[in-house]
Amino acid sequence: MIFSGKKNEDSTIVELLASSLRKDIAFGTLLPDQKLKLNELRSRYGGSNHSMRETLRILSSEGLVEGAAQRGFRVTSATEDDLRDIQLVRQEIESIALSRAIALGDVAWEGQVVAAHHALQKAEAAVATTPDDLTALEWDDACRAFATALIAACDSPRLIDLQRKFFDQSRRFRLALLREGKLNWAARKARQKALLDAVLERDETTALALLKEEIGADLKA
Amino acid sequence: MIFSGKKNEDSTIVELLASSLRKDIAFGTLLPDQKLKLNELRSRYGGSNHSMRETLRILSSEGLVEGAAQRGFRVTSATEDDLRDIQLVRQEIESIALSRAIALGDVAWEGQVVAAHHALQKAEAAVATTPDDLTALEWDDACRAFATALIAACDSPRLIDLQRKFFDQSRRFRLALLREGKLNWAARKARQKALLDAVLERDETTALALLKEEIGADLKA
DNA sequence: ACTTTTAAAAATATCCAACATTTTTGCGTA
DNA sequence: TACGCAAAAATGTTGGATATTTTTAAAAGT
Repeated sequence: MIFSGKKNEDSTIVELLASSLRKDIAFGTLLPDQKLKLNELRSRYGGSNHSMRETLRILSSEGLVEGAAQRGFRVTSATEDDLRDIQLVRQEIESIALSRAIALGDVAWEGQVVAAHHALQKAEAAVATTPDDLTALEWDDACRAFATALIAACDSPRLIDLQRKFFDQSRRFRLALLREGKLNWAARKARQKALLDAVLERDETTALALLKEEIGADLKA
Repeated sequence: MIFSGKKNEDSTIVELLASSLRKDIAFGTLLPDQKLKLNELRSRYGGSNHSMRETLRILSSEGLVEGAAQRGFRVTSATEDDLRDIQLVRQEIESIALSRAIALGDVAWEGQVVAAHHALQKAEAAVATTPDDLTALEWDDACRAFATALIAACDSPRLIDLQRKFFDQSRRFRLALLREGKLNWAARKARQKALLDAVLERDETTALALLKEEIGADLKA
């Protein structure tokens, strides 16, 4: 495979801008509640007035920024309440989706899950030793890929979409924990393995409990 | 109250355009899967190409239209699968939110619910006899207001936001049922009353069952 | 006839520059 | 200190222009 890894499909300027802004919000370069003035953003990221506005509309739909009429945009706040809310929604959404996936998934799905788990283990090991930004991003992507694989068989495009959106909203918090060294790698490894096993055994009760714990631990330290 | 009723806060052109398009999608003037060409839209609704693009981005974030890079936008499809998916997500989201509201809500919340139920009864009676477009919209708004009131005390801004989005996505289907005269007004009235009573008595089990039924009936006929 | 190629047309995506309107800011005054 | 007002800044909107991409229709070859 020549073009392995993540597909960098930023075919339009707006998508490119959105990726850049997403990354900077995730890493805290753009701080919570920070006002996002169009001209500042343009001189920093490029793009025309309208491209930037469109970009902000997209990020707004993802919950990363918030806009008010005539008052521009700002980075979505990241208080403890926000964290709790995001965590709650993630737990509920992913629980529903995982239940359905466990009920509906076939062998191909199991394969996906195993593969994603394997990749995640590698990524966790990598970031535990060398926690630079690039590795962190790859690690976060692996987390998402695992979570996505778990629910891939839920047979609901909208649940999958919601999972993606709220995972992205939780990214800031997760990367902050990583930066502060508050992640327990051993516990994570054990939990992820247990979750994988429960899923493969179609043990819904155990799987859901572990999933909720995983999401909680992801965000609360 | 001087400014009673619905607040027509379309302070910007884009919001105005979005409202118009939303309405036409809801009533089927813009059909599912229909290609939305910018110039056609502009000559029909006005606005510059940028305003219209932004409008479409907004509707896209609401799930009413879908956009693909370099390929423009189209009205989100409305197949039976879409209906099932929307229905599923609504049932899950609103169930979670209602559980929480029943656990957390205070007397003020109960008041809201009672008021919304009362308004809904009126609106149902009105639309049952004179089903013109305006009455239909007011009826649909009353439905939404009731559903919103039910979960208002759930203490999760994101759940509330999701409820609104998916309710709006289901609007097309609900208005279609109304147009086709497939709504059972007597059954609806009884169910809504039962739901109200269960909520006021904090009977979670009954309330959740009725809520799911209400959502299902809303969409399936 | 039927696919494939190629050319033309249409539509999307982008930018620039200007202007109207609204919000914010800073300052002077009561 | 609080208030109001004018200046400055920022947002929202428009029109026109252009590059790129997709869609279409026609032409060509098998």
